[in-house]
Amino acid sequence: MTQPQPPPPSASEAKTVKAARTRARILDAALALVEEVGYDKATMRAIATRAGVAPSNAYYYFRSKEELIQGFYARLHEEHMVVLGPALESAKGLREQLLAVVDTKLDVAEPYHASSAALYRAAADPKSPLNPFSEASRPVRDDAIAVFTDLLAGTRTKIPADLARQLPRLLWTWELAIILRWIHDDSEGRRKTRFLAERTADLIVKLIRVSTLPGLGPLRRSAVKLVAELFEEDAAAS
Amino acid sequence: MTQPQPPPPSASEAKTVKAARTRARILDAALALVEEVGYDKATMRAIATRAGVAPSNAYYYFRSKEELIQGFYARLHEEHMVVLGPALESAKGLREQLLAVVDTKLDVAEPYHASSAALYRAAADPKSPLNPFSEASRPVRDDAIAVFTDLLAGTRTKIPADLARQLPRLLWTWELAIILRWIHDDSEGRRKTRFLAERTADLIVKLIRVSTLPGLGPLRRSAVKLVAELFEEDAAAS
DNA sequence: GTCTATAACCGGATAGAC
DNA sequence: GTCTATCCGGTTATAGAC
Repeated sequence: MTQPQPPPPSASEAKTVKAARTRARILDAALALVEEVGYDKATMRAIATRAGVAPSNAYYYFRSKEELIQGFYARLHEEHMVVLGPALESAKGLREQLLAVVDTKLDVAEPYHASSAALYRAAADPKSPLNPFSEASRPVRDDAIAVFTDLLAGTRTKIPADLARQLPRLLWTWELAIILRWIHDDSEGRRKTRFLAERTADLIVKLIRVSTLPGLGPLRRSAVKLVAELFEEDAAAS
Repeated sequence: MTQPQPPPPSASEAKTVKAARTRARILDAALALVEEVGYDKATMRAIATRAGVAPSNAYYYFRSKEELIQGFYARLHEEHMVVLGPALESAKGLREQLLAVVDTKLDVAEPYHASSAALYRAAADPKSPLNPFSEASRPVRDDAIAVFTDLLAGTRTKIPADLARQLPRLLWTWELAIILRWIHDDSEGRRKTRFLAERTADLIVKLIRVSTLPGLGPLRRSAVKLVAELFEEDAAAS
């Protein structure tokens, strides 16, 4: 299904090490170039030249330009994790903490805003590894979801157990939606995106509160059940 | 902002008519080819050949391949309107009518499922005229929203006035979401998409009911206000 | 069998002559 | 308004070096 990728640790170590280095060089060149000149101008030829290899060599290690850019997400996510810790510490209450997550995410992503449309275009393809729902994106996705799991574990807000189980994935979907808005947002300081984030964070907290009302139990349960089924269906084969 | 398009009715009629014919020929060829062989294989060269012109001539009339495919939406929408009427007649109740809208939409779109990923990819670009939120998509979008306006006007379900005003656009967004799922859906008979449509239709009807509860007035009002602001912000310049 | 390079294909898009 | 000739960038066939 996949290419050599990180060739399974077998055979002579020497060769493997060399390959891994070449692979890393290409990846570094790709990410640096995208950062400097944007996705479109970061051509495969330019990336290869910068890495000191032939264009087709990049295709030996990566199946497509998109896959080559996959490392992008991981890098963004790492940077996000670094700044998120302190931000969460100083955020009081669920609303503020939710906002801290997406606000820091947007901060970290800001340098790539110009490239984001091109990246999103690629990510829109169901078949692309850049697709946030893809198998290739799973490690980063699971980690991003875990952020919300941890956050909720530490909150004093009361949340029904069935809802609590689905909430991390729902909140991750919320984060995706905010990012989607951000991609389209050309207002100064991404004003519109920040506005959307704040207002929807308010709404989410209110909805969680309301969901504890006894009269709404049936509605909540059927909604939660639907969400659970949808996420599970993704896990199963199509 | 745009190209010659339908060159403003001036100058000698003869030329204008000829241009319009050439334009129509190219458009017809494009849509037919996409239908026959899919978006990717419908190359600009093939489209141009079929229309009996040079490739660059197509670019004289359309700024990009994507723009050339714009007519696609309008055609799909027209077909949808044709089958929707009868379907709505035989649907009893709000839930059934909502489902009738998206079910017929999916039926009409089914022949293009294979092309849909490519089209969606193009549509994902904020700058693309294919983007459903774009100015170019406005006529079809407004018409699709009007479907829900009409549907709601005829329903016996009680809906708070403030919510009723936003609901058509919200439901259109719901329709978009279902289509998005459909694009990614490779299950037999698009089982998963139909499932999602049914369950979310249930949920929508339940939510509308619940929204009339007096205790939930404040929450409903702030949610409705947010939605209204978001849609208005789109109308204004960025 | 692992890695790398040369040369070429293919399709979207553009320049510029007529 | 239409064409011919080309560019340009992603991608691949292929061959050969280590």
